[in-house]
Amino acid sequence: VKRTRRILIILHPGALALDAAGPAEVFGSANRFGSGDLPRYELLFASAEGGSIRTASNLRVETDALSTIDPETIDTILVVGGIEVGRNPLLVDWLKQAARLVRRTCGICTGAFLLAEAGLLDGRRAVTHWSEVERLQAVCPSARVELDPIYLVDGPIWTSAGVTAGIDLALALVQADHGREAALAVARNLVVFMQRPGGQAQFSRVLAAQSQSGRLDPQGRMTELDSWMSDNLSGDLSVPRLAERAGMAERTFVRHFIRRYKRSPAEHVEALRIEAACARLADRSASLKETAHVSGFGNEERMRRAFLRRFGVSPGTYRERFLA
DNA sequence: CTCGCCACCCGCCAAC
DNA sequence: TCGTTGGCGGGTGGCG
Repeated sequence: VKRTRRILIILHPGALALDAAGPAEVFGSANRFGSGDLPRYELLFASAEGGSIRTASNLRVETDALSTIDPETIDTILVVGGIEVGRNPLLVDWLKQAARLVRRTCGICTGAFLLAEAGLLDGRRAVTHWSEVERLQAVCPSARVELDPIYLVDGPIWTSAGVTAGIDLALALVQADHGREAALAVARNLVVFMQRPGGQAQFSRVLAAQSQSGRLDPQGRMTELDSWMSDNLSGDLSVPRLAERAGMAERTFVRHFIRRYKRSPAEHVEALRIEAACARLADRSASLKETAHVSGFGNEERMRRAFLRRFGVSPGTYRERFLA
């Protein structure tokens, strides 16, 4: 058993510093909270050519050249993302070889594109930043690029959705290594929730509303739907009602909806309601019945079934375990 | 837990 | 001809 697990964080010019810093803090924190008999994490930072890497925010990070890294000594590779992930053959070639030798290879946010270029996502399920999902799917047709999860594990390949989702992914890595208790301790220390309640919608909703101009959906009648649904969670969000509001026939509405949200209206509405319920459950004084009502489930039983479907645990159990 | 009912949603197809 | 619309029917799954 190795005394330390070496985590290699790979950066590139224009990378997002938070993609690297978030997970790095998680592992650092895990070292402080982990029990003595478990291997500690050792963090390495590398880039294709080494030296000082200027991130998108101009924060500079000192890195080693990949050529000086022996993959055999690495436990987990994290490839960070950036606003635009340019071509980087040196990095991709190294990654292609190294991924076979390490235990886990992870893509944070748009770092997934570099994994895709190295062929690591072929035939696998993956996530990336919500705005890049379609492009990743186009770049790597054999992958199953998903929209909903914050992070996703498929064999040795881990991917995370948003930028801050890299923290969630790192927490999941810590949980896999050190167990749930350790991961929870780290999460509490970092003041983030162990498991984020909803899908990606919670991060992207505001930005999505801004970026969705009338181009994507005809007449832009879908544009206001987002905030309207959030504001009317306890109201009637049935397909007929939504279609009426959007001014389309049901059949047409459902088609547009799915093209935009990558999931059906009922699925999306339920995700929004679960998200709202989770936020409310974090408040210990909120009763289950009241939570079910305000988040739009109508009654406790319906909310319970929705939680069981999604998380495999009841709302009460979910609150105890994840929102303590 | 079961079961009948119905909302949902997706393939199909005709009509712009 | 191609893309979009929207009505219809039926299988599926959630709800009471």
